[in-house]
Amino acid sequence: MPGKKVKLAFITNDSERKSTFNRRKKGLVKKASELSTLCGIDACVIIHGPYESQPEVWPNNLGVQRVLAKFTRMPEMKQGKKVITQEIFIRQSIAKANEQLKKQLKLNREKEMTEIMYQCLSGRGLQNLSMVDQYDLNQLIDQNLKEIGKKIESLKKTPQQVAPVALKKTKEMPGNGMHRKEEKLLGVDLPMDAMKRSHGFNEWMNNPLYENMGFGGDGMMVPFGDNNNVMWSSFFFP
Amino acid sequence: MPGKKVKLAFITNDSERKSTFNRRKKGLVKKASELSTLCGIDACVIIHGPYESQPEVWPNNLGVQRVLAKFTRMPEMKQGKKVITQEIFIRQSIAKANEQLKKQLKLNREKEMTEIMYQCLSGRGLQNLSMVDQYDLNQLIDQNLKEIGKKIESLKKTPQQVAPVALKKTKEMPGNGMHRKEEKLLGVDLPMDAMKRSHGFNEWMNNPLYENMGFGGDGMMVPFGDNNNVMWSSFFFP
DNA sequence: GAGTCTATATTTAGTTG
DNA sequence: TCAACTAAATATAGACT
Repeated sequence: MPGKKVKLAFITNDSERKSTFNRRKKGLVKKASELSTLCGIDACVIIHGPYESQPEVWPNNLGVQRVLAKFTRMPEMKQGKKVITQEIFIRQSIAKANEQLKKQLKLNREKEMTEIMYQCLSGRGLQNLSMVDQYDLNQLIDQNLKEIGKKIESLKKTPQQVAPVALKKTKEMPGNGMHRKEEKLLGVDLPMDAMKRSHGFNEWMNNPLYENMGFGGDGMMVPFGDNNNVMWSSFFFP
Repeated sequence: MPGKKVKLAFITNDSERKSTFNRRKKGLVKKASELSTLCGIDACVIIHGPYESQPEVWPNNLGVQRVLAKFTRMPEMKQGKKVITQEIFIRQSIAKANEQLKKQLKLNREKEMTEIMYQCLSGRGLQNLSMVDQYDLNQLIDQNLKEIGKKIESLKKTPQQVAPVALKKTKEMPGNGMHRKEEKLLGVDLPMDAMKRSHGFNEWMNNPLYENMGFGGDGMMVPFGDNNNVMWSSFFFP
């Protein structure tokens, strides 16, 4: 799925659907074959597309028959146990997607507040911030200060070590939820340096040194200045 | 398959095999489900691992029964047609792998000759080259000269266009088999420039501008100075 | 159509907690 | 064993031949 992320829905365009079918059929069989080889397992795949009169089959008819024999030989009761497999599968997918959405929203909020923080550092006042934003900003700054404190402590404990080496090791900076790229950024102590210069925000963002921050716009990022996010706040910084 | 490329063979370590089985089982079912959704197709997967008394099944027993019904309903003859599916699959895999090997070997030979060409440009004589190498080198140089001629022609035809723009469009440089990256390199006409300087070979190779050439060593590259490649020659430059 | 190519998306091995 | 993460390997959509 390059270029565009494909929607998981029936492909209406006929030729596109056919080519997708052929490509993915091959992929599916390959996966099945790999699973079988890697784990020494009996498996079979049956695909009945509209392009052939007979279903396609892997690994071959005999193999299918063998697996099917096992399957059909089982008493009805046991077979029944897994009837809801598909529903369970879908429910799990939904749950996972929701989890990821939640994470992404939290990340977005963190990025947004970081952006605002940098704006403040470069001269913008706090007047236009809602109470909620001010609160979250406060949280974020506290978080960062904590990080810095920890780093100072760890540097004190190992003064003979060269700083950059220590900073590369994630394990020495446990972190309280802040994600790694920001930890690294802290390590290089750019923010402090830049703070002194105090120039325009756009110039900050265009600084290649900040690319790590992920400000490039990831699609889900809430646009700056949209202050309708009261509802998110307690959720993100509980 | 991160870190290490996994060999496509039975995993002997028990716990590793089990976890691979579980991971890949999930992946396989996901693929099957996607195929079914995207193409509106009846498909089912049956996997009978040693960890459960009953095979796992997708999408559910009913779906499997339905597909199976179609399958078993077919006359024996038709079923027989695809009996060799697995053999065909493997044969195709082998054929494809051989194709790729052939391509890669050709590419390697081209790279090797290019390397020798640059060595010659920077002062090394032709004395140590075998007849075969000399012949192939000749071929390569002819090829490059042809490319340059074509480029000159195309530039003559569109003198009002800014050169760099024209050079970016692959289509305007059809190329006779030389691969794209080398075409691009020609476009920048570095070789001519560098030829004048005529310094050591290693400095050439370390020049970041040459990174495109793929000299970083791709694993299959024949080491320079190995002249046992008589057998390849007629194969690569027929 | 059946391939090729490339940029991206997805899968997954290994590691850590 | 399971979940989370990361880096690497694969799969594959779309454009082209």
